[in-house]
Amino acid sequence: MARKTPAARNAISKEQQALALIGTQLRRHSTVTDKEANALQALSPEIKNFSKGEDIVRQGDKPVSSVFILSGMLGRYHTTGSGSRQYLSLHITGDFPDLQSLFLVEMDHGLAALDEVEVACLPHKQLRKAMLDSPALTFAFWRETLIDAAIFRQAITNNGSRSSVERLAHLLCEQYVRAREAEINVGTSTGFPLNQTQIGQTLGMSIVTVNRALQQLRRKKCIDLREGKLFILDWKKLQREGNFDSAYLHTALHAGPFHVD
Amino acid sequence: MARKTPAARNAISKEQQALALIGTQLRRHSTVTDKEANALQALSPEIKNFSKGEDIVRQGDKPVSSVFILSGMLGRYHTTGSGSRQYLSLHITGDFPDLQSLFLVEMDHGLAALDEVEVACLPHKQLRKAMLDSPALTFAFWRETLIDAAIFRQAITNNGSRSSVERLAHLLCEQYVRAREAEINVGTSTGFPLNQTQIGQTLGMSIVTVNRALQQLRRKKCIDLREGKLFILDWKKLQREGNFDSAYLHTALHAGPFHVD
DNA sequence: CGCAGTATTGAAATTTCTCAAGCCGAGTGG
DNA sequence: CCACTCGGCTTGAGAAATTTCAATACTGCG
Repeated sequence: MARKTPAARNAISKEQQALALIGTQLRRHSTVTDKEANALQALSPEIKNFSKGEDIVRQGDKPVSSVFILSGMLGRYHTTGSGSRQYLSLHITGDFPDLQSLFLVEMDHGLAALDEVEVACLPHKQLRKAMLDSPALTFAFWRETLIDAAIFRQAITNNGSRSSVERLAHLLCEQYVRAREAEINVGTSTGFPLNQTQIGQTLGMSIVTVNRALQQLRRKKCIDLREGKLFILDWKKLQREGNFDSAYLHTALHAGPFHVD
Repeated sequence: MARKTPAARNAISKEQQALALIGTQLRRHSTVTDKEANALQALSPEIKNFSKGEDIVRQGDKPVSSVFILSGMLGRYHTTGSGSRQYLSLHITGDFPDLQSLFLVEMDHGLAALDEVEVACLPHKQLRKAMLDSPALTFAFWRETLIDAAIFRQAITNNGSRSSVERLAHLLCEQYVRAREAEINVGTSTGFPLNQTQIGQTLGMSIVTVNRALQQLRRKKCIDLREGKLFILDWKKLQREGNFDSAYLHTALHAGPFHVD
């Protein structure tokens, strides 16, 4: 081969890229000074790849590291008594989908790749060390988990008190806003690799109902969904259909970045 | 009256009691050394009472303090586009139902008293100061919000993929286990002040469905619910009915207390 | 006593689920 | 090149769960 040890060279550069991306992500809402940046630089993440459908962590596991998503989509899920799956949240580039395992030793849910995924694994030990060095970093990570919780809350309301079309529209709104925030959207489209069965497992609806709800949104020219991509055709109408108000995402658009005193 | 200035005397003692209770609560799962205890002692909580139905905080508010529950029950809720209410979580003695407002400036949900309630208000400024003094305290508070999130996740699954009877049984299981953990149960019963309408707003079910689900659980001699109290008649059967596994509550029963390195 | 809030019951209307079948495009092997 | 399979999408129709509407009790309280 012409190139020598491309794997090793890429690995190093990818780790640095990962740390930089973490900084960028935290900076969206929190103060990241030189001190915090240095604390981050002390981390030695391990880059891992997972293919569609693979589990990153399983319910009952006791992980010793948390992942940060570099690309692709991950989903947290419960497995119910009857063996069916309920997705709890969908995660994209820039998310920390299992940061809670830092303090909740045993996983109460699983984490699966919904697409080809690249993550940076951050050892808990290093994360704790970094956070002890920098309270601002602690607060920034904490805040990540709090936004997570706000998204969970919205999912409760979505599954609990909205009709099938509203639910679907709301989910798609959320995905698009989050993709924009993470700057992985392509114009008015973004990647959305779930099939209709998985959408149903996210929204607590049967595949048939998902299909019919999708058709309504398509017929109304709100969205299109094909080839693993979500296309927003009429954002305002879609928001109305889903009763969507992005305040709960606590993005910079709604409140200026948070600063520690 | 025989007693002089009982309000003033009680206020002081209640504040101390509140701080002691916070310590007890955190000790259930985290290390609270003298250092943390001292950091807590530096707080000057304000005791407040709310009566049934009152709002403690409203969606859109920007609170400058967080509450700690001394007695009674609080509920977090969303108000949907159509004006109806969706309860997100129920909180009891020893909970911090709006700790997230420390870092998420604007409330994305409301907090209402579901009963006569006594809370200790903890100013954010003081909390931040205490946490800067003690990383272990920070981690303990963080962990509180993470368990919150685990409960939210379970509610997603509950609202998304369980039948009406399962949902109700699961909710009651959760309430009872949490009451036991907080040591506010009375034998196999605990306070549960929600009426059937409110249970419906928690589980995303109509009041009629709640009523019928309740009757099933009563007929099966799993529980009784009257006078604002929940009576557990057959715990194992109730757990089975609700597919309930308490692992997600991350109580000491499931994993030893968490200790910072 | 009468009121207000809550619980209960019946029955029709509606939504959603389940079951079943057919379609379509991509990939495979003969 | 074509038949075949597989996964995913779509459609129809009956079954089931849940909601809605409406009426009736019950209970504590002024």
